[in-house]
Amino acid sequence: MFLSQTSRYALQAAAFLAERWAEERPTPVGDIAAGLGVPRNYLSKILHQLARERVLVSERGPKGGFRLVAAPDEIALASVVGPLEPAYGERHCLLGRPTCSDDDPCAAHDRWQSVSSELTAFLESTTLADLVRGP
Amino acid sequence: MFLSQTSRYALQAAAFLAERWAEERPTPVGDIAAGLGVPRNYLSKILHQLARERVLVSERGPKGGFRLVAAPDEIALASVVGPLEPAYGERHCLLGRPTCSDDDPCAAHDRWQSVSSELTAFLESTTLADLVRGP
DNA sequence: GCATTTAATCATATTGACATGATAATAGCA
DNA sequence: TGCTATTATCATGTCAATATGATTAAATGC
Repeated sequence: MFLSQTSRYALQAAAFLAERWAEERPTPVGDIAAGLGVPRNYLSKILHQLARERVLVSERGPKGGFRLVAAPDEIALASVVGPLEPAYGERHCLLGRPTCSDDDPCAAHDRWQSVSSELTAFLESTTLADLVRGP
Repeated sequence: MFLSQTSRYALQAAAFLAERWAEERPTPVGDIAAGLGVPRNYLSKILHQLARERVLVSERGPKGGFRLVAAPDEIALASVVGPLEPAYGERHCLLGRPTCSDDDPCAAHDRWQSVSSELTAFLESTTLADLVRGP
């Protein structure tokens, strides 16, 4: 009910790369896909997209692969999910009512905004490092 | 990014019926669809499903239509959305990680649970009456 | 009984998310 | 130079969500 499969794969892969941040070599898609048990070619397309969005860096050829563009604690979940969720950041009415905006709110609008902005805050303030560190 | 189109239609229709709770006659799908500007036959299928789930009551024939099964302030958003969202109520890991459960949580698990349960609380505690009453 | 109004159901189309497989481009290395 | 490992791209397939249109069943009023 919340994130698409695509976004979940992306977050898992990003967390996987976060664990390998220290390595000199980038990690090939094959390793990530095998490590996570997700479809290889599909993941490849997702990672490519994240590379275009400057969340990852890709290198071709032997010894190539993907790495994070910055340290895990500098990459928020929102930067991974944002490019993959078409509606990310759109302020909607929960009901998708065209007439329900901040100007002309339904009675539940404020309560929903408050829940909704907690969600946003979670994605903005949680980083890939938080997905990795043990408790 | 949060509710499906189907659920949004359902909530809009339920709010529409909440406004008509006082009327003696049930409201035909056609009136609801026209009032909301949503596809009639598709809405019909959704309302039928909500009737099977005992959220609405349907009556056939002339003067037929749909009405709420109870007063608007007795119907939580969760009872409308629940039957329409296959994954509603499933406790997941945000990432869909098979290995990330309450027993063996990733580091962000608790923070996510807290956001996630606020969402649930919102849907459980907000009623159709809250979608109607002016501020 | 018959016509009308409505929900219920059936058949089908469209679209985008998810996924697979094959090929092209690039980089390293012998 | 040519071989190989890798990403990048292309073509295609599957399936569920969304949507449309037609038909059937039930209730009402004449």
